[in-house]
Amino acid sequence: MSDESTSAPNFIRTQVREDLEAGRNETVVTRFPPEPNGFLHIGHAKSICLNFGLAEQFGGRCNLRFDDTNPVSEEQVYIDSIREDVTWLGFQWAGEVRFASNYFAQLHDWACHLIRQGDAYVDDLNAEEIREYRGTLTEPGRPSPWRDRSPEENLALFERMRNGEFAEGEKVLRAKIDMASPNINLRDPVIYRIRHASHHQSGEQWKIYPSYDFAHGQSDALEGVTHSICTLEFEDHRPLYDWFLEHLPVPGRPRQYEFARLNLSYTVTSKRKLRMLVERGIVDGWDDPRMPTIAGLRRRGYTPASIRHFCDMIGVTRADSLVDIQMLYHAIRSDLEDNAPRAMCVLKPLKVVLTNVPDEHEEVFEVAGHPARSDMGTRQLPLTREIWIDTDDFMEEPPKKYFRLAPGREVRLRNAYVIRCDEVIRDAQGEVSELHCSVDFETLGKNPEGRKVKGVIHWVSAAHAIPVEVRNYDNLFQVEQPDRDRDVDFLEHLNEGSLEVVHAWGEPALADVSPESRYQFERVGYFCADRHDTRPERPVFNRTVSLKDSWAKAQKRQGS
RNA sequence: UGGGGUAUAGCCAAGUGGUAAGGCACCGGUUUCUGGUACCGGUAUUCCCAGGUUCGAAUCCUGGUACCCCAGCCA
Repeated sequence: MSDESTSAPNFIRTQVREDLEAGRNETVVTRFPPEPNGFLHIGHAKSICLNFGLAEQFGGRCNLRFDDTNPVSEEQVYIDSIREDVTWLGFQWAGEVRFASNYFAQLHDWACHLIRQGDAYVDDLNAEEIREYRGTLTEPGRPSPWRDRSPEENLALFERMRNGEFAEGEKVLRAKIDMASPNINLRDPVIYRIRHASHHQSGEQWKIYPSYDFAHGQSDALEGVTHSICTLEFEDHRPLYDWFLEHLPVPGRPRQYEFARLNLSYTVTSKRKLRMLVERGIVDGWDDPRMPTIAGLRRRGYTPASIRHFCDMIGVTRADSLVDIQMLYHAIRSDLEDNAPRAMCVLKPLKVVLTNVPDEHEEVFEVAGHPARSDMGTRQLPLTREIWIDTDDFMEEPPKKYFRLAPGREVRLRNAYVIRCDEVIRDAQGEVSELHCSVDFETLGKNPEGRKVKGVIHWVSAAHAIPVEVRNYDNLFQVEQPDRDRDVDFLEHLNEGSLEVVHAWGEPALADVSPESRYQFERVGYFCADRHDTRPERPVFNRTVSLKDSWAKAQKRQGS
């Protein structure tokens, strides 16, 4: 990583450091273990940064392991997208990609081991019966009538399960722990179930699949993972995680640590809900720029560094929280402020005729690509008699402190001259259709004599402007916590105005942008050429985030 | 009502017995050919509440309160 890992301390980092210093571990090994049943989102980025970050900081390693124990919900496309997203974020996993399914044979052996020890049994109860026998949060469960089968019988039955002799749901293998445990996860958890399904990695090889609990810790142990980091909802599973490691001849002793998952205001971070948005066509796919997926953020224009910076800012704790989306905006603005070249683009065009510029006049300015970075070079900016300015930069009856254009007032055309508005032209409906202005040719690179012109506006030569499709994105939801209320569907909170497409006029330098290149459209915001839809001469720009606008804020404050 | 967790500013979050870091947001100001950026300054007598221990408590003790997670053959 190129960024200076200032990385604030957090309890997991502290734990790792202590373990290393105390000699409990020689090196740190972590893993990022997604299930390939959806695209990665910003919450996963937090986990990725944590796991890979730890390995990086302490000179250890981090595996990418797909937790693929449930073939019915997983697909190859998700594996591909996840690999791409992790790589794009700037991380490199140790060695080859791993799969829990790589360990199915070993896991099966260990299941047999448990049976032989008398620690697991085949249960004939169906799903509903198992639920009934499990008891409730306040009442203990009861043992299954099949709980005391002999190891021999269990082994034989389990073998037949494996051979596909039973229907799905007919039998399961359960760990024999404690049906009266106050921790429900310890009430004889199901560790193998029958699935007559084809698996994206192992094909038709297996008819039985291990549960998450039976696969995860052992996979960690097999990979030599030292610190197995997951989210808080798995905390109650830790005793089970430990139980398997203690009852099986595993080659390692990983420890599980839990942290709070990320909640971001104005978004949902649940794969289930994100999938719903995709499947119902509410968004354009998993990588729609409004999605909080890594792929969506990428398409929106976020940089890997900005996402890493964001993860750094929010910290890692065990407290539930709701992070203000402004933090994300800040992360990308601060990156692009330094690294995005500047351009001018008029989103809501208003024609201006410069009356003292001759028809055939064409003057080309060479202007900086970035105000503070000479390494970004320069661009050619032509000026002609007719130009486009933004509708918002003109007001017939300006409020006090408005220092853009108004009848009789002056303003500077960015990188060019100061102009004065002499006349307002109207169309048949009485709407302002164009402005007649005159140029003060004494103001190039210097302030006019005897008066100060405070306003600076962006503009584009009408004769040279290139058509640009601009997609202005806003939050997908209009409330801070769309899924806060259990009784109200989160889809009720959709923001109907989350996408506004506008046909803008861009300066000539924008004609041949490459997909995914990012610009600051001066005075407007940061934009990224859409990686799918941008064509030569026909750029399509996604608004990543607007520039801060203290004028708009002040106006709003006054208005309301 | 069982078990497991968490409470520090509007939002994140340091802090681990010695007198409340930092970031975001917000409010002022300076600079500015982006109402952007940068820079300067302001914003918790107080750490969920109530008692207690101590010269001294956000940190220790006791008792409360609020919120989150768990009853998939999902992960």
